[in-house]
Amino acid sequence: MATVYDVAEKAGVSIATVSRVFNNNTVSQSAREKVTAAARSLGYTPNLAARSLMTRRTDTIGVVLPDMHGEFFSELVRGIDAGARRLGLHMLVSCSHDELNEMAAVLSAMQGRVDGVIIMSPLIAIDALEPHIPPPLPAVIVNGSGGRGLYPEVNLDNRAGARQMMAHLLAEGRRDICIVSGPPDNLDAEQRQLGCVEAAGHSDCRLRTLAGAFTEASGYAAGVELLAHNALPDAVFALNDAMAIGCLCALAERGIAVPEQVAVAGFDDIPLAQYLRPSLTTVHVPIADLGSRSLQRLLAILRPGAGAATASDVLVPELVIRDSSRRACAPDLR
Amino acid sequence: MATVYDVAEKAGVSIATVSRVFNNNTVSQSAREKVTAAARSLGYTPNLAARSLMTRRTDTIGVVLPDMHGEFFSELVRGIDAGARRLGLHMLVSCSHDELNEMAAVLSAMQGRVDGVIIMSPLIAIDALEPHIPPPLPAVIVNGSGGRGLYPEVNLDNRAGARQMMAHLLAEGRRDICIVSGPPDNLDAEQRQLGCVEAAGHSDCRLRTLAGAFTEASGYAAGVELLAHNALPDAVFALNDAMAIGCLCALAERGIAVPEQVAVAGFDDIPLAQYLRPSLTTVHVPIADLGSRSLQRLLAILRPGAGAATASDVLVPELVIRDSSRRACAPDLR
DNA sequence: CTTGCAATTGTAAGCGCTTTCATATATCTA
DNA sequence: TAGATATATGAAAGCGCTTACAATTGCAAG
Repeated sequence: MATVYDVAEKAGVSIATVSRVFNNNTVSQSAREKVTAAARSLGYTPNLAARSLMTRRTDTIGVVLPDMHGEFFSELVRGIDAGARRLGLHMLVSCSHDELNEMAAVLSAMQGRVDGVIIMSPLIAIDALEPHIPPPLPAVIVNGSGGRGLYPEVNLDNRAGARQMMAHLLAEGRRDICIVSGPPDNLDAEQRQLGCVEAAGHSDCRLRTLAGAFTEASGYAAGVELLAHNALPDAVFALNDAMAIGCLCALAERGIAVPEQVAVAGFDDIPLAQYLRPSLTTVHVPIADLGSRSLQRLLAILRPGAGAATASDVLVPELVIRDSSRRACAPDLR
Repeated sequence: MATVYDVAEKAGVSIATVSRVFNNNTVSQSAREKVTAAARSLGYTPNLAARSLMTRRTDTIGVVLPDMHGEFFSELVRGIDAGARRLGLHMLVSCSHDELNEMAAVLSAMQGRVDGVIIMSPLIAIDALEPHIPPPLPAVIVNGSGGRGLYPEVNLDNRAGARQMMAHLLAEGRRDICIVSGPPDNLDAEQRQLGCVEAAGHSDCRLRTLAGAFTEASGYAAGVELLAHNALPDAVFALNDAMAIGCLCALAERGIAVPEQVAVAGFDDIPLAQYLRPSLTTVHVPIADLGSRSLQRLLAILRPGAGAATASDVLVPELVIRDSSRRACAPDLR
């Protein structure tokens, strides 16, 4: 590989000038041209390790995810990537399987490879995690909660979303509602459930809960369970779309009419939701926004002053009413 | 940040010894303990930029994706990540929007940040891409084709998958088959289509094609189009699952019975496919395997000798027959 | 009590780059 | 034209690390 020395020699200038050309510093037009030509002919690319060593910047941000399954994470990463590349930043992605040790390992390995990290960890309580974030590493936490305020957080208002959905179901006259919950200790799931309970508290409806795990299979199992006991509710609110889909499948197999006999609702609004039959009523979560917002927050730390201050760090999801919950089921002609 | 000098001083040894401790070189037990203790108390972590500068390794591999939508890419990344972390490698992810300039930019920016790259580019023909891969950068191409053999390729046998599906539809007695194609110039789409044509050539069936774009919306549009012309085929083979879902939706809205009137089949076997009503017949693509296989190939270049030679680089997909294509539609009890 | 060899450790030379500081040249003002 | 100012360049000092090479030590063999 060619170095600044090679380029400098070929261009007949000093290495300082070569460096300046590659850092957009003040250089005469003629020198710039000579250097550019020499660099091209030698196929020179600055060695980024050497550069980082001097500048103490890597122009890379780390993204720590709990997992890599499903559309949620690809959307999140997409949101981050979009912003990052506009700023010339790279993205180092790792997943931690939501395990504390592994997360600590990932974070310490990122130390020195990134300028900052975006951490998502729905399962691990943030206050347990915080001690494992290397102190000098700027971090932003997405969709976690319960931190001690050491790190900025970007959250989704899961509770408000759940409340909205409950209000909708109640408004449709549903009074016997079954929630299919998320995995234990999952913060999103907890918040959503809390929202449900809150909303139900103000009404005269009956609320039951069936255990789920945010997977299609667990939603299917919940649907089967529901049918086995011969006590069908008039609405099922699965706390994410994947489970709602599994549940719809179980109900359809047994010939239960949705929404006539039972309303079904999900949470997330994955792209598919509108293409199901019946189309799925759900809560729209702006996942990519969650990603780009957390990047903004991180940048506000990394480049103080440069960042447009974001108004809020709580994104409010939006109710999307479709056929699976409507009393009068109008055909969706799109 | 603490450096080797600080640790060396505190431990009462030379910096070389500190370095040796962190590189598992020959050091006496007592020295190792002193250094470890000093490092811990100072919170020392080796500066990776400085290390890279010496070793010319980054322990990071780059992943260049065309896009970040949908489950396909998250699965692929998951497959790569799983292998990478086992080997202590990191993953730098970027997406190129399948645009040649952007891909070239991404690749040159990765230069020096990674030890090698895995490139996926279904739209851009590899021979157009190859000149943009910086020569010293080891690369593996996933699911591309048409390269000049400069880089190892890991491919999916899309054609074989499509042929299998066609054979199945023909065996079920379908004779008027409509293909919903993928986006123009997409290599996967082209190969799948080719497989269809090949299979149809050996039979007496009628084959038509409707343009699609690998999205639910385009599948839906194709379904609408089909119904508008009042000439329903007896089978629709959408070249990916997303389109099959859109198409199922359009057919269901108009009250067309699947599979009784029309069989519907997809390609990819996304996790949801089995939870649709009717469950979707499709071609199973081992996406994560594609990722881990390409990582193996890359490692074979990076660490010659260390890699277990993989037998083949063509993965053959597998037909998954479900309700949406069965003549006699048995309930799927799972 | 030497000598030879292996096992440890230290010294010092960079890896390729950015950046401060000093120097040289061009430009402008009075 | 002298002096002041702005502009462009170069010399050289590291950034924190790894690693060849030299130096030291301990110990078994002669």
